[in-house]
Amino acid sequence: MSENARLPAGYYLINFETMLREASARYEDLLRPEESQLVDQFLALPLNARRLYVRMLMRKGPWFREDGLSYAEIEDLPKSSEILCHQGFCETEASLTDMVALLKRDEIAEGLERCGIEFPKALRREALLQLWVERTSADALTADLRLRYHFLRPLHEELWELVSFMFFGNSDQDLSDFVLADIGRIHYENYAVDTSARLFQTRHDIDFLRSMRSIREQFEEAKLAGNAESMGLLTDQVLAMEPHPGIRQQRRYHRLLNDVGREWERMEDFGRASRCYALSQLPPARERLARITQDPSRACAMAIQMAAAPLDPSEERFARVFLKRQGKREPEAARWTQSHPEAPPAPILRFALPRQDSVEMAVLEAARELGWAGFFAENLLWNALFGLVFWEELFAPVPGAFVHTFQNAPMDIATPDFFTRREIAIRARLAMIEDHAYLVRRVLETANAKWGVASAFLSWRHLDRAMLQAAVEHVPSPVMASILGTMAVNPRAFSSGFPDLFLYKPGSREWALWEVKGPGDALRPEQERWLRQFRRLGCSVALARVAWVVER
DNA sequence: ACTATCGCTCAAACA
DNA sequence: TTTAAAATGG
DNA sequence: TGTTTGAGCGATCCATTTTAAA
Ligand SMILES: [Mn+2]
Ligand SMILES: [Mn+2]
Repeated sequence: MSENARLPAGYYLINFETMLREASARYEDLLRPEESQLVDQFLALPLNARRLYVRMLMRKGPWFREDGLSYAEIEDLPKSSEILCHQGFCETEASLTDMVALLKRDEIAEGLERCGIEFPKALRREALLQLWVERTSADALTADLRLRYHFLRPLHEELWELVSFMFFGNSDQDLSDFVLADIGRIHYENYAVDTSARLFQTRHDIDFLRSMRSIREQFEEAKLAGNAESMGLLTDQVLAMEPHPGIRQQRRYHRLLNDVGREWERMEDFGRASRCYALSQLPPARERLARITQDPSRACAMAIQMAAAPLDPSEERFARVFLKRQGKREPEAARWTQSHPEAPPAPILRFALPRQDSVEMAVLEAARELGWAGFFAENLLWNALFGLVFWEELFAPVPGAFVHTFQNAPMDIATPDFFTRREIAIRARLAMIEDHAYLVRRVLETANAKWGVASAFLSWRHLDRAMLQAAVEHVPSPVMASILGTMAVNPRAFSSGFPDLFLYKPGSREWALWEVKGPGDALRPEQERWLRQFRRLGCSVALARVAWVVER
């Protein structure tokens, strides 16, 4: 579809009802009777009432003033508003707080004048409002505002959130995705949608995820209010939860445990923090647990265990640094450090450069003076190569992988299933790119054919064809196969930490990867991880350390 | 997966 | 009147 | 002095309208 395509009148209602229809068809049995009934009742409302209702749902709200709602395609808005209220889809009795929140600064000033209250002209909205509330009785103010304006608020918003969650499979996308696709802002791949697959088998699958979100919000609220008691109750609730077998549910749960634990750690309640971390199987739970453990020899034992089977590069890094530090006092730690010597991940190149906005661009310029050509590549380049080489595998019609038309990756992209369910195809593709001519063709042709099509691995806006071409021509096939093969096992986890600069010598096979570090910056564990892998593969890698010099 | 993430910067603690 | 942030809507 | 650690920041579709604050 082309940019600036005209949308049909009431497009938002069409989209809303499409979402409603598809979600309730797929998950009919997961809706409660009263929810299904509300859906039917909504669909039976007159067109203008449905339009007005959805217009409000799309806006921030939750309260509106009827005089602030005006749409060319909705005739007789007051009548629609009345129908909505009468049918139980809207309420009108706003609290004083909700009402005054909808008053503009000048309207508050007018109100003060009406009440004969003197005020300095330059007072800000907040101050004016405070003055009005202080000098008027709440009852009088409420009565005055009710008389002067009609307030309106759509009800049952939670139901539509549930429906949207069912439709998209997440709470991050919403109806604006329909619009972005229709006007051509985003082009989604034309994959086959699986109409029978279900992301959720039971209502509990959904409610568990929704409760994770709700508890997180409540905890955050209690934290901001400084309400330690409420935080404690929520924590007990989280700790007592029955584990859910779903992979996604577990990840959300462990994530919540980590964040809650971290907050107790900040508040120096290490007992509560430990209980949270002990239940979590997601980094950095083990690291936090080792850090707050009082007994140093137990902490070292934990670190040694972590080093033996790290869940991610941060665990590996932590264990090494921690054991090295404990080595003075703990003989076990000293023994481990001695038997696990580490080579530096990359040779260091030192630069003294005049200060610039971007330290990476400064080094890129310095490299150009040394005869290099190159790009600020970082994750962008390698993710793009991954997304292009495996384009067909990523969008392959694996059962359940695609459940609606607004996806930039299969649903299982962040799970171990992604690799296992496509292993044969992925291995076949890796074998094919061992042929360097095929690799070059594959990447450049796919880029041309798919330029602009939404993929989680491609930032077309920032991608540079010249960079792709240079990379694909200089990186040897076995290196490419090793890197992309590693990424394929867990594309999300391995999508970051790539070196800043991709460099090459024009007209030669020579190429290099440099990670740039300004003063005070240090290698992050994932960055070290990739540097070591590239180095193991025989690539030229370097750590470019920059010191700023005063230019004179 | 934009109450999420990644990478940079800064400052304090640490060795 | 100007500027910037927030909200809106295609 | 250099390194480690934790916290904080920016940047996301984008053109136009509304609102607040000078
Ligand atoms: Mn970087
Ligand atoms: Mn860097």
